[in-house]
Amino acid sequence: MQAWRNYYQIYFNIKQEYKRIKNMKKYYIKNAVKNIGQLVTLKGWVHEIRETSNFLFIILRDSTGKIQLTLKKSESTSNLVDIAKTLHHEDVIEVEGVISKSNIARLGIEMIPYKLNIINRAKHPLMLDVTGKINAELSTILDARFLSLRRDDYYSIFKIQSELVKIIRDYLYQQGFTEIFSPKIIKFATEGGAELFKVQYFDTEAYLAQSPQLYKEMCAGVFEKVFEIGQYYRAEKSHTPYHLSEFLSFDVECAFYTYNDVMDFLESLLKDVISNLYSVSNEYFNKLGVDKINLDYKFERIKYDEIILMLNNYGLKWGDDLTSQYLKIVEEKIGKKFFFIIDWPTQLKPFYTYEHENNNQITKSFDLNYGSLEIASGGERIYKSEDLINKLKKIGLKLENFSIFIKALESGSPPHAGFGLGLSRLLMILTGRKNIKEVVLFPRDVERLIP
RNA sequence: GCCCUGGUAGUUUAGCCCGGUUAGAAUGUGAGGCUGUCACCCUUGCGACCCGGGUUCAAAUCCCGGCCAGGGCGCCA
Repeated sequence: MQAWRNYYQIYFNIKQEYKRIKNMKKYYIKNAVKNIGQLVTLKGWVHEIRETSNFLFIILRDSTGKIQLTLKKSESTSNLVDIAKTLHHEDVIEVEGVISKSNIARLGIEMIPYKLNIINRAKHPLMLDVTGKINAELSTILDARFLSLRRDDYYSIFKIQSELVKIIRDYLYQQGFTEIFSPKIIKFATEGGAELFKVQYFDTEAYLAQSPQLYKEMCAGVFEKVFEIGQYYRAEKSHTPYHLSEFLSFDVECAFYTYNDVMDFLESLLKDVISNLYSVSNEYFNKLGVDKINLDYKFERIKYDEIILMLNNYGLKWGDDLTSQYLKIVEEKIGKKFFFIIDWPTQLKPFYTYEHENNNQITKSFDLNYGSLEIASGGERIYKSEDLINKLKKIGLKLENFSIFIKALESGSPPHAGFGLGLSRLLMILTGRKNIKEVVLFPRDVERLIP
């Protein structure tokens, strides 16, 4: 009989404890600090610990902020102090306590804890220092991305990225765009130029898409204004601070737009989106300590010909590509700002780009640069099938690889124009980072496939 | 793929040029102490020379190769 009673008691206790945990409201630190005098439960990570003879200070971090837990040893239960003394960086804990104002705590707010549970201990040593006191090299930061993201700076970068994408989406939806999702596994490596990744696709070979180009064009012939934000692939063995094997692209295509219309649109989109971003993500830009870029000017539209003239002392001749070394000179001359380079030579632009009616040597095309960094390129596309067929023949691409696309152009294709923008490059500019890998969560390059 | 620079505790770094030290420091981590700390502080323990070969009595140090990293170039609808 006694045994049964004990079992019942144990069951009752467990049930009560379960109920307590289930009902306990977890506060995010951002909200908790507004509840002065309230008893709240916080869950998060041990960011820092400091101890003096009479006090134990724990900086608790969650996804919304940080708060100091202040334990006065003489006024806490010995159990609580004992548990708190075993804490380490990045242990996951749950703490109940009262939020109180403090003239001494640097944040002005602290929590006086009375109950503390360790949910999961972190195993030490950690792969890097999360508090940022000891900096880590980029390669360490990437190897330990799950930890480096807990640093204020990297956390801020990816919160900014998230807001940026949201603002772009909102902006485009508001303007009547349709969001599309094109396939990333494709049959033909058709666009020439860039090397593509081969993949085994059941019994046949396929490729990873380098862009949504032909798909967004086909969709623009229906929805008129479409966009896609997605990842694309190229198998170039590039070793530069602004190329990756897997990159994030923001693509737009609009029926009945000229390339000038698209440039107008892109310019106002960037101005609206970035100024909106600055107000929404202000705290993250402050944490990064990066200057906000000025957008209070008209983006110049400089002809490729004019750039060549500008660089005529540097051994560049008409028809040469504007590689980064030349663009750096351009940046020195016109400054670190946005500008378009327009009307590129036909041989430097992809086959689907329309040439000028009165001069087939140049195209209705543009790049958007920020200083020496190219962040977008676009133009007016060939929409008449006979023009495309002639072009494909001229540059030696196989017509049969494009048969479906040609059919699409023959099925009532409107004139259209669009662009592709390197979203991570834009994020680099906004966050003042010098290597694109810093602003990509888990970057892929020639050497890196992990994590 | 080419050129330059580098690889030392978990992290960041000194030493390397001019070979022989107990390989130094910060941070971390273990123990103890300490005015409400806030990059706390103090004492003390722990923890490292990228891999392979060569030169030499002796290599973290010099030489060669490899791998990796950063920068520059090339490649790049």
